[in-house]
Amino acid sequence: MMFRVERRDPLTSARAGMIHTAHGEIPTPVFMPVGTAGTVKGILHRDLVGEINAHIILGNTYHLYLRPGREVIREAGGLHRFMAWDMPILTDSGGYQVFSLAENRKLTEEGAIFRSHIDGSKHTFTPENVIDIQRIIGGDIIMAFDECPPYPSDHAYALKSMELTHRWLDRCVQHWGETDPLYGHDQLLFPIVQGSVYADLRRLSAEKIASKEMAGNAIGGLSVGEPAEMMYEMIEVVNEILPQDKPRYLMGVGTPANILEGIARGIDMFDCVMPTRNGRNGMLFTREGIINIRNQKWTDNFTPIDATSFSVISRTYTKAYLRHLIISGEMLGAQIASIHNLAFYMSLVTEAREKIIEGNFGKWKDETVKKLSERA
RNA sequence: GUGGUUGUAGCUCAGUCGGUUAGAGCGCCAGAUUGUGGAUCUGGAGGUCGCCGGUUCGAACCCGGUCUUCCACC
Repeated sequence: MMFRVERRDPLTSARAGMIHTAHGEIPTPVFMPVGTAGTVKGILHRDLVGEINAHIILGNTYHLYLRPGREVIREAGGLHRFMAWDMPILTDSGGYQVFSLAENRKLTEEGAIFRSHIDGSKHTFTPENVIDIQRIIGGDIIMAFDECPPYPSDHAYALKSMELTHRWLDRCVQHWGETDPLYGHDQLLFPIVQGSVYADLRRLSAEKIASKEMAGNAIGGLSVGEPAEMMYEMIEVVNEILPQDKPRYLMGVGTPANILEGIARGIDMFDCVMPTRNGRNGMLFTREGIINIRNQKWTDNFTPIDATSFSVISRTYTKAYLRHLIISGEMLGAQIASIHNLAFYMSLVTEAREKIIEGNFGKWKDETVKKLSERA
């Protein structure tokens, strides 16, 4: 069994569970640091483990396919060995990057034709070759190839896009079933619910995704600009249909408040660039709210970034020092901010898990969300 | 000392024939950011146009004086 639900919250749809992979166990709810190009930017593996308490990280098919490319990763023996990370890895399929990064992308029934953002070279992703690439990368969890429609999309386009994603899913599942892992460990395929912000489409898509009976399921196409309430509503609609006994992964989300609201609605897995990318640019997440460390008011604040953090980094360096580093464009500033934010995200989902197990999640969530959204 | 040159936002500089409320980039002060291009976007503050006087309906712009920057020559 790949996933076990250990405890359900009495008042919300939150649950605490455990995902089992070939590279280790993942307690849920979990936040997965994004390591796009085979690195969580600026962070040593020992800090991912020791300071941040990460259980799984992401890699990205689009980026790794373009650089260093399939040959190098295969020769290295897969991404785990290439990057010397022996804990779980999830790879995104590249569907989102084709939508968000690549130029001149063109969608056809066969797949997506796009130009590299690096050198303009032309490439094609299909459901089949995206599975092949993810076999080469060797992630423990791999994602189906989907189209992430922009927000807003009208109902007609959202329907058409969803149906294409569904046909691509059939091909992904078939190809995944017909191919073998390259490095001797299982690779679980997660399909992705689409349907934009339309409840009828989300229901159809959730049923389609559930029918594949994969080990876990993902919800995509959210947090692309729609109001948060709309996102929460879509999560509720979808999670009524997705099976209870399998992990649910909400892709690309989100703010700390988004994550707690997602957990309350039955989400188990999250990833987001926000703690790292926004951290590099001076946005810090704390229990007292959001800090823009670039703001003048932190110039002479010599208190720790987060005195209560389990991360030594967050307890050691002061806000004034971090502000100086970030404003000066020093590498260390990006590192410290990233470690702090990721440690904060992990502490948040870890505490959520504890509250669920205690049976106190609902009340704690409401109190915590309020504070998280404020500005410190 | 003589001749030339320069002076406009914190910095580097535009500024038409003399014509409405003098602009840009960077910096500064804020805001945004959601399956990562160490990114991008949005807004704001900031001016005695070196100074004094003159010409003109009107001067950053023309004239005189003065200070200043840099260059060349003595």
